[in-house]
Amino acid sequence: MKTLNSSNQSPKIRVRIAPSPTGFTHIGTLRTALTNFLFAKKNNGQFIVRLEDTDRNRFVEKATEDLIKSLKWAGLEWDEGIDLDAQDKIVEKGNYGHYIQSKRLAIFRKYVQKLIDKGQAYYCFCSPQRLEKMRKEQQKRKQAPKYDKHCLHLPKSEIEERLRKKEPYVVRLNVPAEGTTEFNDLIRGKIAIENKLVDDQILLKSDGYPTYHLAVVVDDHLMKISHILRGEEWLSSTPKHILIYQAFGWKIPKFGHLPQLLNMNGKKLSKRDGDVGIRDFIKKGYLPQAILNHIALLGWNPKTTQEIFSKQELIDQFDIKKINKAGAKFDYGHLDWVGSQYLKAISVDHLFKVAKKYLKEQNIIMDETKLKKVITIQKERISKLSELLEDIEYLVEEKIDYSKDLLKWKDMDNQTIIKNLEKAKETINNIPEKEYTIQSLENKLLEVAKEKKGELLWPLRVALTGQQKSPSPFECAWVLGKDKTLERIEEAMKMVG
RNA sequence: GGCCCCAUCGUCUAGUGGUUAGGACAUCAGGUUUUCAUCCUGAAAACAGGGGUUCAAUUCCCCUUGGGGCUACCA
Repeated sequence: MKTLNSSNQSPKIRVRIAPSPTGFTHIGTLRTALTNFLFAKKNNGQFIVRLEDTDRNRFVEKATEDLIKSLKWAGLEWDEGIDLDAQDKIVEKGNYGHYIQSKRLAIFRKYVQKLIDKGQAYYCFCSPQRLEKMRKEQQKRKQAPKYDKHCLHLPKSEIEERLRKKEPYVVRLNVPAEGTTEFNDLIRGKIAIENKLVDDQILLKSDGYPTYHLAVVVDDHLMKISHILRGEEWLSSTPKHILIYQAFGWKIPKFGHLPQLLNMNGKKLSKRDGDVGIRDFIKKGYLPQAILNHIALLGWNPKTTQEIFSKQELIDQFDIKKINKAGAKFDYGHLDWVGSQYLKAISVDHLFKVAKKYLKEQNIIMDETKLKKVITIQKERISKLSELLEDIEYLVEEKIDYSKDLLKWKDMDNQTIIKNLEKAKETINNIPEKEYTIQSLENKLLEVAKEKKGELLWPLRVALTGQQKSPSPFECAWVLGKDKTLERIEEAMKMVG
């Protein structure tokens, strides 16, 4: 049985990200993933996650797990590719596998052979020393360093002899000396590079692994990738890739090169700039949606004044034509603002669940009732979960320590301080346990304070917190609970008296 | 060095052949508040430079400058 495609159906949109497992997942990788995800969702296409693990020297064992967990944390679902099972073992899903390039070595060899047979690629036995010397001389002559096609002209018999003797070799693409390779970038428009400037790049390394250039083309073709949305750093190697497509006689996908993420100095965002790993952002306790929101706006803009977007809004409003060309600096201050907007908007119950998980991961143990109360007052004041318990130790710890001078509001005398603390104590004591809420504390205390709010509320707040700055005394009294609140007021009175 | 890409407030950006060049973050000032944060109001802040094209260029073209990327048996 055969299923026929209806003829007017446009080819399925398929995009992918193809990271290399060389370290912890970078925020730039997430941004590329987000763009591909949005493009796929918007166009009813498929999003694939493939692993480009062809560099054995830089391979990092844990990187793949980190990648998958990062994407999942961010809420970017994908249709095919690598995944993790319940035991965190790497598995694959989809009909175009393997999605791990090191498991596809035989495929790459087969296609390299095709190119050799067609005369589009050739064996090269040159030593690294010869190559280095050659490049140095070319640079001295101010030429673009590139392979001189020395081995292209080796007689067939010599090649066979050297292969038989198991001499190390690589396979290079035979790039035409004439002509220009052009393509129409989805974001940048027409890009053209003269072929004479393109190196006879290596397709197959001497260790039998393909280079990125070969693997990416073969896999994108075999996996029917329709659009390649990747970082700007690939722009100048795109002609190489197109030349490979042409050597095979394959259909060339559409390319779009995203602007880079930069640090505040305009350089490529790197570890030295602070937190650039997804795990760093997770550890700081940013909500995933806040991160997505922030990076979505780096190099893309809906052309409206909207600043906060749900994932669905991002999908609905995404338009590749609205992606900018210039690199975008990653501003942590803006991220924090976005983060605070999300925390304000989220419900206490929802945040409670998130925070519970977060604190557990940070090995922080806290009473759940208290945590819920802390969340209630802190969610309006913070931008990320790491700030949840910052500067409010006095609400959690048993004892507080402060100088009694702090209890004094403006030029109050000791007697008035004691009198007002007594008033506050009485008022709070008269609130029944079940009515002990922020609102009723505020109502009752303000009623008692009358005009001179500061004289009642400042000493009370200091009595409860021992701090110059803190949330309101109503909130603090509520979090502390009635008993603890009364106890701290009494202690303050003792200090003054 | 060669090649490629890019260029509006400090940052992310909107914008148009004729605009008081708009918004947001950050900054500063005022207000609200017991304090801090929030919130409200306001201020300061940009078309890199030089040539063209045009009645008119921030906008179109060229050059310069500046920035970034690539130039590996790394991706």
